[in-house]
Amino acid sequence: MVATVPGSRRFEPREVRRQQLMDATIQSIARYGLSGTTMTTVTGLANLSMGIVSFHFQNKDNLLVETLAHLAEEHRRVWRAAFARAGLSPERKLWAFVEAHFHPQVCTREKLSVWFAFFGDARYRQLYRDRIRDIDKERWQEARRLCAQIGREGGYGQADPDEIAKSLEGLYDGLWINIMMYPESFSADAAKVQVRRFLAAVYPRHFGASFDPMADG
Amino acid sequence: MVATVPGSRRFEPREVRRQQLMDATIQSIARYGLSGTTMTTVTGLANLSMGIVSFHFQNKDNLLVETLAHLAEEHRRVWRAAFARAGLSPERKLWAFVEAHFHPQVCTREKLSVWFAFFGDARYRQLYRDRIRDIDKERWQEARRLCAQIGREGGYGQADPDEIAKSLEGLYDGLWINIMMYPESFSADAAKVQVRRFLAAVYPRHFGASFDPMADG
Amino acid sequence: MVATVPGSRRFEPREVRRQQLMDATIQSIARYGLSGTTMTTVTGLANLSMGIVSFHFQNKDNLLVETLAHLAEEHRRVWRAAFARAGLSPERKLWAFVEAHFHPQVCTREKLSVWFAFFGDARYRQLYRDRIRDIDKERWQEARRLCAQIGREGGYGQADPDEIAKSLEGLYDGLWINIMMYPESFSADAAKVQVRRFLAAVYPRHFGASFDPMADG
Amino acid sequence: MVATVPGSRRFEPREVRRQQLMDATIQSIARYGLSGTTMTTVTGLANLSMGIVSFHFQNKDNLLVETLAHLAEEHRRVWRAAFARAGLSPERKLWAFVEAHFHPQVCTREKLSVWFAFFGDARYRQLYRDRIRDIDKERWQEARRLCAQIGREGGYGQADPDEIAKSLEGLYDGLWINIMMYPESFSADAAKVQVRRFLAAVYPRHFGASFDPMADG
DNA sequence: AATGAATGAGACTTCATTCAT
DNA sequence: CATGAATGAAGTCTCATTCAT
Repeated sequence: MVATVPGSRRFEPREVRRQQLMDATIQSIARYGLSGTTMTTVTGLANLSMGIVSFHFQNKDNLLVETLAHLAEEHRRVWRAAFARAGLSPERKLWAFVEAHFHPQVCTREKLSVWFAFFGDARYRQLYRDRIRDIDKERWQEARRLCAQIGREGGYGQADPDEIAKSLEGLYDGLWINIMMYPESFSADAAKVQVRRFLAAVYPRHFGASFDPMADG
Repeated sequence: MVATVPGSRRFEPREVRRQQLMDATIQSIARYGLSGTTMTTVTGLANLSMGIVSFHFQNKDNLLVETLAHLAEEHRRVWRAAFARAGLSPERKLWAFVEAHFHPQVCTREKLSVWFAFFGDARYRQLYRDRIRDIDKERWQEARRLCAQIGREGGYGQADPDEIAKSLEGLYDGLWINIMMYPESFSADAAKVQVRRFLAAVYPRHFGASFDPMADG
Repeated sequence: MVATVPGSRRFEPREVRRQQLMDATIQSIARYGLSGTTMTTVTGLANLSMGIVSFHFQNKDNLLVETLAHLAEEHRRVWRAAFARAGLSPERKLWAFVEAHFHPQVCTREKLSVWFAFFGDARYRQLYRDRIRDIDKERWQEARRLCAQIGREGGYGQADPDEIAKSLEGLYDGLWINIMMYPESFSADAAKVQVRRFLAAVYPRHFGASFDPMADG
Repeated sequence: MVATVPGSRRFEPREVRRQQLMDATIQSIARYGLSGTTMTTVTGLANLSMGIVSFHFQNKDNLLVETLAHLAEEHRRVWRAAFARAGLSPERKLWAFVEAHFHPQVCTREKLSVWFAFFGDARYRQLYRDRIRDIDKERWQEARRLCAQIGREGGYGQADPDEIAKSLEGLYDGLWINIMMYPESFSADAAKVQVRRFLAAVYPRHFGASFDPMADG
């Protein structure tokens, strides 16, 4: 009956199906919210049957958490890819985090909706923490290390690297919220400019006028 | 059955009952999330019967929206109270916004949970916008006006007041998220320090070392 | 607050209040159906408070049954009043039943709605039977007696008086349904004509051309 | 829990399940009335789970309306089947309506209860009209046409065919009510005799002594 | 590997009844 | 007499999960 619908071939490899379902989950959360996301909305958007979720994800909560984990891993892949370039200076690495946060693959309204759906609901917040802890921790420690290094190198004595790193995390989230809620007024590129301004304020000799955010390495 | 429980007297003025129910709603959202908040959790926390919600709020969605609106109004009351002091300079007024955001009456984990519950769910986000639009707009326009005034007075030519105001809104939200999610690492007072640092960076002559955030007017 | 609303004086004699409530019940059933009739619709239409029903009718079912019984008694009053005129012929008495069924005080859409509300619901049907049995029985026996008398007098040998009486009851109900459901196509006066035609067919010498339905005695 | 009860096999074709639920609905309305008919009584009588109604009928109101529509279609099937016999005279066709109304498949107490449940409740009356209008109209126009034809052929000048058709509809309903409410006193066969008597009165040359109601065509 | 009919717990909501005032 | 806030049982409906096919 639906055999000819594109992407709905009767049998697909495990990973293809999982990805289809996670994509549909992201769409559903973005459109209907977590509270309006049901097995029916997800499988409907994926053009698949209800039962298949149990098969690939056991249950709904797991589908949701795995979808978020997928986004977290995607985010990590993006900044790790930038880090991989040999001989990167600490400020370039720090900037790689900023780029990752507002990278077009990561920073779409739909995907931001998923992040904030989890942040916003106490029950899912716990699931998020349990599943994403390591990825978050890794990024956080790396960021703190970079701030400490820049602080030492640049002689920014008064700036506590921990505080700077915290401010940055707060700034990312706040800008994400603005982009998600008012996409007509806030863009990812403008967000990067704002982070740049913040960094220029605290680390003027690294992120001042001489810093070229578009430089490739 | 629970007729003898203190605080459950048969008749209470309309506003008292509404407040009881909204308080219980805040608690419930903070503990169980929006998805885990049911009529049962709310009325259970309020020690009242299920039916009373329909009586005072018509239905669940309305209870939730009115609870959020109540918080928004509380927030507005706080900064308006600060504004009311005669002869306030623009930087003091701008700082009043910061104080309002991190005021102990406003910035509790429980109340932040409610804000982000609405931000995080696409369905409720719409309800939020419809109900809170005016309050949000008022604050936003005021903030923009103050930034423009400070910018003019201080001769900060390059700083677009709109951009600054946007950054501030993003910063508030980001810091709120940190406080809500990691209360052991982030405090309201530390958040104010971070906003202060940001303001000092963009408006050094107004929020630099000579600005005393503790000053009363 | 509502003290000046007409008919809502704080204290009214028992019977006035009962009547107000029964009138409101009739209106409510006619507008919203038995399934849509609640204590709130009734007391709302009566401009009275919820609690007053318990006071005057104990509970909802009783209010409904008493309202119907009131209509049944009204109906009986109408035909008994006609019967009271001395020296009435049997065909005039039989016609008095017809007149009572389609009398403007009895045969309104609203009141018919109440009758059929009870007929139409198995649960209320039982309540109806228990409460109205005697009134129904009295009318039925009287009608049968009159048919038998007319049959004897007129020498309508082949017409079983019981069958005729049954047909009449069926005809009344059927015409009532038509009037209730399609008031634009069916009128009480037309209904009387139809009953007349039926009677003329079975008792031509009593209800034929010489019978004047408008005659007063 | 009831998995082994006969007739409750896990999967049944769509139409079988729908029919089971409609049959149970008829039973429930007949026993408990519309006001006493709940999802629980219906699914209990059908030995099925509550949720299945939403699945096959979306919601309760739709289940009720579809059940009534089913009866209306059944009724139509019966008289249409009679009409299908070639070369039927108009009086035979008119009689086919009578037969259909009191056909054992159509005229059972349970099914009559459903009809009057809808007639009796203002809210459901509207649903009835919206859904059954076409079927009702078709029968009504056919009946009027037949009366006109018989009237012309038989030279019954004074008998308005519209009025006769209306009387018939009223008579059907009235007799149905009697059968439904007092089944011990009123039978379908006796009802047909009464309609016959009425038709003989208005169309003596067609439905007089020479008309054989049992004749097959 | 995939389907989707069926289940049933639990959510929201309605509403008859009670009772302090 | 009368009010109407409050209760809580019972109703409808939703939806995650199961399982025969």
